[in-house]
Amino acid sequence: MSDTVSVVDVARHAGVSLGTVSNVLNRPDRVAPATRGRVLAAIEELGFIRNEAARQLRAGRSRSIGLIVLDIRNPFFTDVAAGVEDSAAVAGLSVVLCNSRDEGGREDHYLSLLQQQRASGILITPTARPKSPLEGIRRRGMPLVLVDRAASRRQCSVSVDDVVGGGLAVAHLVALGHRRVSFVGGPLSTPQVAERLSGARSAAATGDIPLVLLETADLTFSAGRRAGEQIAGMSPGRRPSAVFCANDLLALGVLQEMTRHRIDVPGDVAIIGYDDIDFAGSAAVPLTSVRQPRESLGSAAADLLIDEVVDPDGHRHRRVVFEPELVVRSSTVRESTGRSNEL
Amino acid sequence: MSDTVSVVDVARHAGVSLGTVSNVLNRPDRVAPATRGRVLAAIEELGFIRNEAARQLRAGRSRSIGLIVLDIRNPFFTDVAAGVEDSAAVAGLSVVLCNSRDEGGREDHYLSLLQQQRASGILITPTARPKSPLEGIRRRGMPLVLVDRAASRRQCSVSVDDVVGGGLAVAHLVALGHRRVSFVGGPLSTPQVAERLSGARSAAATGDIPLVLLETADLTFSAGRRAGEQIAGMSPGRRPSAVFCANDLLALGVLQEMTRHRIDVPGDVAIIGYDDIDFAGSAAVPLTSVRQPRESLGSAAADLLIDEVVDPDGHRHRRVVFEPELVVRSSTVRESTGRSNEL
DNA sequence: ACGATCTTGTGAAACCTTTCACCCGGTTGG
DNA sequence: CCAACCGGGTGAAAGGTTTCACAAGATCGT
Repeated sequence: MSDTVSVVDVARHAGVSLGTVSNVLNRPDRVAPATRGRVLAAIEELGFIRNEAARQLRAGRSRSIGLIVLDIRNPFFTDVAAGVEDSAAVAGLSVVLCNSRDEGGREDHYLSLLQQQRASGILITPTARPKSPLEGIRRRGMPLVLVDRAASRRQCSVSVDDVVGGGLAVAHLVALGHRRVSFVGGPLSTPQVAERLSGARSAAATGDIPLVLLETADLTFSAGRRAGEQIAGMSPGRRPSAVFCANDLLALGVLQEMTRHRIDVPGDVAIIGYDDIDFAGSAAVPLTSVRQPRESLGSAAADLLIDEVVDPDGHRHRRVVFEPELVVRSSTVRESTGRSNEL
Repeated sequence: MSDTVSVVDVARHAGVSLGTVSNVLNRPDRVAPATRGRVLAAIEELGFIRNEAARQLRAGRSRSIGLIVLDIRNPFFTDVAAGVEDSAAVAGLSVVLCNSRDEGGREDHYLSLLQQQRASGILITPTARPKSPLEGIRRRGMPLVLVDRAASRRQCSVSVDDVVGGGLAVAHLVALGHRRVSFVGGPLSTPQVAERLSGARSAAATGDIPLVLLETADLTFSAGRRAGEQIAGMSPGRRPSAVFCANDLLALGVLQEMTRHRIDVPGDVAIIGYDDIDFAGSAAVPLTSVRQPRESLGSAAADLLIDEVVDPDGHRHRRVVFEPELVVRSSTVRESTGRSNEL
């Protein structure tokens, strides 16, 4: 195996100095066409492959950015990741996708890994915890952008206004005449959940109806099913007539339990989700949901990060806040059957 | 900014040689406890962070493996990825997740990227194309394992027997008395699809019924909805009484169109999917599906790869083939309502 | 015709870690 | 008492790329 062929080998083979090879690679215009051709030919013949590690070592930083998400199995985050990747690709950066599973320990691990790799920057939806290591990382000069979470002060962030989103959902239910509405979601320590709840509470107050809280352990299917089971177990008189879930995974879980118990959706119980993942519109009872611009979220975050990476001094921190949008489907209003909102 | 603190700085600060610092990091037992303490303290005080690039350069390879999947938004692949990550973590390797989107160009790009990064190895579900670059990469000595695709000869692979899976699905439908069965999936150039179809055909032949092929452009929701629309448009007499879809995404798409057109599932049309992603069991009409051991697929593949990485010479190539399993739910058999298969 | 300017190309230095041969003082076995 | 050994530590070399000051010719302006 001619395992390790380096620029030196290429240079020798092409009869030039190694500096010239590097120039061919990095500033082709500064090399005479004839020479360039010979070098390129040598590269081809020898099967030379640039050593990224050496480049990084020299450059002092890698050409990749980290993206740490809370749950890679939630389609919301894969969509965000897709947006991030699009923007990163334009800037010639690759994305290292990390799944913290909402565990501080794993988050720390990946954070440390990314620092060791001298990532150009980090995008993160952080887990909720008292003292975050993020502040320290920023102070060391690592560009950092918060995703799906508004930053407090001198920090970039891209988020969607969850208070407004929660308000939209419950206002919709109020407008439909619901008087017994439940909020399903948790844990409340998660800012996104807390804010959606807060928006929901305001809307409920405005509509002069109570809002019953049904807290869950996390934002997964299973949690939704457990909540759904609880709801199904209530007597029809006490049962909420509408449920607002903190995300679509929960909502789909609740929906399934309703169906299983032959509780009509939206007749007996209306359901609203949050995120508007693809599966929401495609559920057999298409789910009304609060849409977040998932991909834009990702690409906007990446753009902000890249801006700081490219020009750390000229960079001004910004907080981008998107507006959520209510997408009404059959799980709250009978007869979105005629046609669907999208293909 | 004390931006770049290296082992040399640590050594000076602790009053030892740089070799000793390295020993503390890599073979702590060879350093006297007192010295070790001082070095550790220096590391702490200076905020030293190992430079992964330099380590890689020295080692000649990186401590990460690449995983190239066809569609990161298909939960099947995120589950596989989760399995890969578990196994990789045990071996102290990190995973670089790449999404080829089933495009040769993107696949090439990531392949080249991983080679530049001197990845320890590559896991890939390749796109179907005449001359794959994979052979060349293997020849250069890069450990490579095929995922969800059986290898031809001297190559490791982990797959699930798709012919058997296709057979299971259609045999189930035949046993239920269906005589008009359609296969929805495509493109047929994709081996997984072709094999599932082949298994389905055998089972249909055994049951002495025809199998109508409805080819799709890809394996997404949208494709499923388009297929569903076609099916819904047929006169009840000509309409298939059962549909076997090449994956769950398609099946969910078909299911949605059936619901939209008020075609009863499974009464008028039974539907069977493939993969058994979480969303299958949790659809409002829970989907009968052919389960693939998604995470095991990933971790088995990673284990095989790691085996080759750790001991390239002692390594024997293996082809692991899992057996798929039929999971019956309400989309083919009324009354899986009483209780669900899993929480 | 001669200095100035351009165009090409050169090769050493720097980036940071790990490894390895080697050193030193002390202990042990014969 | 000497050789062998041992624990603990040293520092140079290697690994591949990029950059940068510099050199050698060629070209140009006057």
